[in-house]
Amino acid sequence: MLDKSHKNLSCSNCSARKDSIFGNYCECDATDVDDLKSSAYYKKNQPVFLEGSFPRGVYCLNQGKVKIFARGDEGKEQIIHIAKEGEIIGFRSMFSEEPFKVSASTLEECNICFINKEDFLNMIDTNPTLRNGIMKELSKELGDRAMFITNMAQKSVRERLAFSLIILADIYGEEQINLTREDMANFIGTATETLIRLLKDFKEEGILEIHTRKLEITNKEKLFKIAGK
Amino acid sequence: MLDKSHKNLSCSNCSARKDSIFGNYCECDATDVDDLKSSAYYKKNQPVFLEGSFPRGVYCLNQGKVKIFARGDEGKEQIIHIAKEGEIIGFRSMFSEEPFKVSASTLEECNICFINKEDFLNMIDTNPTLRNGIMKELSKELGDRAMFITNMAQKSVRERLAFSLIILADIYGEEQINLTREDMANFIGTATETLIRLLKDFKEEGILEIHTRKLEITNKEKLFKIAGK
DNA sequence: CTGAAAAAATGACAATCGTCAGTTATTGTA
DNA sequence: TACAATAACTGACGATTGTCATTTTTTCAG
Repeated sequence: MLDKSHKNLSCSNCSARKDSIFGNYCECDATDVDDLKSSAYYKKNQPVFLEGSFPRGVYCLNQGKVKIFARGDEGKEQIIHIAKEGEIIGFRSMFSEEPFKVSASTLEECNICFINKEDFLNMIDTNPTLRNGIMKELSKELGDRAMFITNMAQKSVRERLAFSLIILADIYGEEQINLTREDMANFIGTATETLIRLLKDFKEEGILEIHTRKLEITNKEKLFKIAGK
Repeated sequence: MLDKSHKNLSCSNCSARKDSIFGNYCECDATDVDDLKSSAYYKKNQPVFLEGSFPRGVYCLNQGKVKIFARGDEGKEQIIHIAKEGEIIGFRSMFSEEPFKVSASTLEECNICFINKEDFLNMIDTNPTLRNGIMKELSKELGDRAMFITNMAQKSVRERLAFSLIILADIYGEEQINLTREDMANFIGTATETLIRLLKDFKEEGILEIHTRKLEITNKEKLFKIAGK
């Protein structure tokens, strides 16, 4: 799937297209986008964009996962979102005309396409369906973040871990969850040591199996119960 | 300022208009909006819209403050945002075509105008400047919420209190902060008792004065220091 | 103005969770 | 394949913060 050559990615046969806002909302010809975009291969742990910089365009994930994170006062990462195949990232700051408030970095090898700011804004202006899709996306995410804030504020670390594992299982789909303990702790909002201890608890409770880095959920029911609701 | 008659609020002489998205982004005649909107007086602690219901339009605050909050699993409120004069609320779920994920309730007596869903969407479609303003607003708020999540996850309650007091002081402007201890605790994400204890600490440290319900910040510098950054 | 209801405040106590310091295991590369 | 670097894990300990129970103060309606 991964194309290190940077060359032959095409929207028309993009495997991520069906999950993408382009696939869902845009009647425009895939080849229209094809002509505008460039594509690139990213190594693991490579930055896509950085907090403080100004957006030059948007990124469309063809393959691989990307973490979106903010930094707290002492520089500690807080992962806000993990984007997967088909997602477009980096367009929020384009609309707000502010520098990025978050950074993005690959969690694994990725193929990522890039569409220029002007081209993308032009598409938005001339294509109401795409535009509505984007607005829908922005609004949906605002709702998600309200829930995220509420979980952070009201749930215990144990509950948040259960909740986050459900989300991660969904993101990773058929694959096993594959994150460093530090990244996972930064997603849940806790110390790495606390996360490790809780994972051990969950393992002993028969909720998951730990294959070093990779996690296999074996009892999702229990997770739902612990997460609450 | 408050108009209990529901009758004579007009966009052209709306005192909140300069702070509003209409004032900032929309070249359209104020009277255009005037014809579409209806206005109403709300008592203190009156719901504006409720989580789970579907939006019928948007609300524009002419006078007074409104809390936007989600509910955790045990029904505990988490205040996500406090909206003041000039703000438009309730339009996010209109775009996402989902039921509201948050509720809104007045914190004091309010005058609130209402614009119908169809009328508002029509304005958005036909007025690119307004539309861009809305998109800018949505994007900006997403950035703010990323920071909110980070603060919740990484700061201590004491730091969050300091941080929140700065935000609240900004929202209340010339007025003194005027919230129940419970609402304030639900904004900061802590127990009411913890908040009360910390407010006492802050008072003893000469940071603020407590006039029963109302809080007067006397040393903002110290707050910044405690809040971090 | 008064009494009931709501809100604010206080005290005691325990559990969760973060920090620090150190060990073991894994990974990637020369 | 070995070794250096990184990540995972363990233990000890204390501070922060939530909970529960109770008292005091404030608010508001009649």
